[in-house]
Amino acid sequence: MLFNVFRSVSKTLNFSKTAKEFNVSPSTISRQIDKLEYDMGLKLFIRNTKSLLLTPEGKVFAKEAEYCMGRLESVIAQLENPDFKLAKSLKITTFETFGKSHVLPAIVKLLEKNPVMNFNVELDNNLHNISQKNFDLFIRVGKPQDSDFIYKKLQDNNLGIYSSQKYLDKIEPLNKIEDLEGLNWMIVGSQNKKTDLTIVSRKKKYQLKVRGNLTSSGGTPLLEALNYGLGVALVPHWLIPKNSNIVQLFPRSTCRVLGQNFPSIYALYRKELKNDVRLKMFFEALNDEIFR
Amino acid sequence: MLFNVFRSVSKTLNFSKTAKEFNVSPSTISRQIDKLEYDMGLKLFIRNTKSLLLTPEGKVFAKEAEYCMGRLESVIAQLENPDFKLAKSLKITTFETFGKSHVLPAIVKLLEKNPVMNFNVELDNNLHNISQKNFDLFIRVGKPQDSDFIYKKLQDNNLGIYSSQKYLDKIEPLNKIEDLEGLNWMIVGSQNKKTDLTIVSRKKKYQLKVRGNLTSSGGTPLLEALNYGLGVALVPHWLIPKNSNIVQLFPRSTCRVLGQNFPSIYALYRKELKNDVRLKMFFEALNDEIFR
DNA sequence: ACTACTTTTGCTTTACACGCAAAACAACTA
DNA sequence: TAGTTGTTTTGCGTGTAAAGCAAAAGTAGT
Repeated sequence: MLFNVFRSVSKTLNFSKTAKEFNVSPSTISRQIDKLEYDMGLKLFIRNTKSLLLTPEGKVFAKEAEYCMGRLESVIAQLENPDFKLAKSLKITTFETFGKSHVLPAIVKLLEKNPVMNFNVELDNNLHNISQKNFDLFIRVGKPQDSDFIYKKLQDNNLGIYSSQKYLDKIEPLNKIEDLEGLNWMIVGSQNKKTDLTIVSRKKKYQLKVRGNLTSSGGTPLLEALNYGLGVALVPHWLIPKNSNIVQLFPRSTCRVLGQNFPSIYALYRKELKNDVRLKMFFEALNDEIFR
Repeated sequence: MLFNVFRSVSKTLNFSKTAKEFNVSPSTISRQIDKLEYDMGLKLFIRNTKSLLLTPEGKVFAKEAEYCMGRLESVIAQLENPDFKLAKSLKITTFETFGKSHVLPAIVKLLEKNPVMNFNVELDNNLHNISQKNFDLFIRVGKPQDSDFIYKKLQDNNLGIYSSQKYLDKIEPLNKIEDLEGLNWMIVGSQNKKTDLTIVSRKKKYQLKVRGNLTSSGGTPLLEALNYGLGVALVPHWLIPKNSNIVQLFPRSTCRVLGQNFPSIYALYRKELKNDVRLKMFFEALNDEIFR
């Protein structure tokens, strides 16, 4: 095809070489370039019998053509290759909360649109030694160090203070940040002593010592408890379902827990899957879910 | 061309309509799709005489083809269009420091590679009423509100504390952040009274009151003064040239000036230039400069 | 001026992409 | 069941656009 011979010529800068590549005669290439230039109404090459170089327009177009044709090529290659066939199951593992709130909805919508696709999803909060596990995609908290994998940031993991209306009705009205100190706090982690919170609101910084009667390393118990109106919780924004009756308190403030990190959420996959169509489609669907 | 008829068919889902679009007979289209499917070794459509729909692979490929062909098309259109000709001068205005440190180097490199291109650059620190000015691209501090323009964030404008070795040799060694308070500070802005700095280092927050004998709304005077070893300055990181003898003090801290904002640096251009090849090339070169 | 490597051109041949027209097909009507 | 209407498909003949070949022409080096 025309674009492809242009692509080749723009790299080899030699009609004869390209001719061999396409198993045709050099004259054919010469005439194909003629035609392309005629069709586009542009000079793409400065040619004489001894040298061949791209015009500025040619350079620009070569870059575009290289990118676009390469992309198409790799998609075609994948659609042809049984290993990447759309219908081949894509194995995904994720921690439970994010799986339930984002991954599964994304997959469901993808499957609705493309019934031929196929997923295998495992929800697992305690995954270790991922390099030995047979999954195509791992979704974890924190940037990995394992260099066998490509990683891609999916989502920030910033915290907010949340509570359901139910609980708010039970307690005194909250006017200032200090009022938070007396409440029943549900905390991510496993500590049972008092917890130090740092809350920054409108450039002022508050150090709160809070206590509560429920902790968990996973988000679901806290979410449940929030729904039941058991107290307030410091949880990632993404954990809270849209249209729930859980509201954020002091939404203009930012919060941290002393001695605890909440790194972003990352997706990990092996280098071989870099251009995998199924993966690409999944990420798109997931993004829709995240920015919905 | 083959991909383009596929593109059309995948949208119309009707051979006859596509045939009209390309001024050929329906049978031709039918055979072209045959050929495409044969070449690719894939079924792209589920066809019978009364209905036509994409296979899952067809859907995936349609999306890719739509994107890639569209991109190529728009580049070709531009290279053909005299209004966008590469050689047509691209008029850029930027404030002085960023112009000198990033824009000009980017342009120089671009012109070396593409001598046919042409730029007009104005360095101007006090540009107002941009919508009436005849420029293709404006580079400004702060997000614009003018909806006639597309804007694109170029670079953060975070601050660091800098000084040259020359000055450091003159003063007592700096051990803790409080030591900064006695130094000669050169500040962005026009205030001559004492300035309130907020410095956050390793989660601790310091409020410093500092004074000095040089202020400027532009960065160049401060940079000069830094080079001469006149004092320390709170300036954006990008202002400091690579390989200069100016070093950052307390590099792990973040700084703010009370009552002053340092919004990011943005590029603005009219909607008409959205896909302009020259602009695209310029942004690429500028990015290379920024992340060098 | 000769060599070695191109690209270009002229010429011949062929294949293949085209349109036409008929046929097949699917869905709807009566 | 047959007729109508909108397709797509198929068979076939045609013309033209593309291929190769071989000679020519261009460029550079020795």
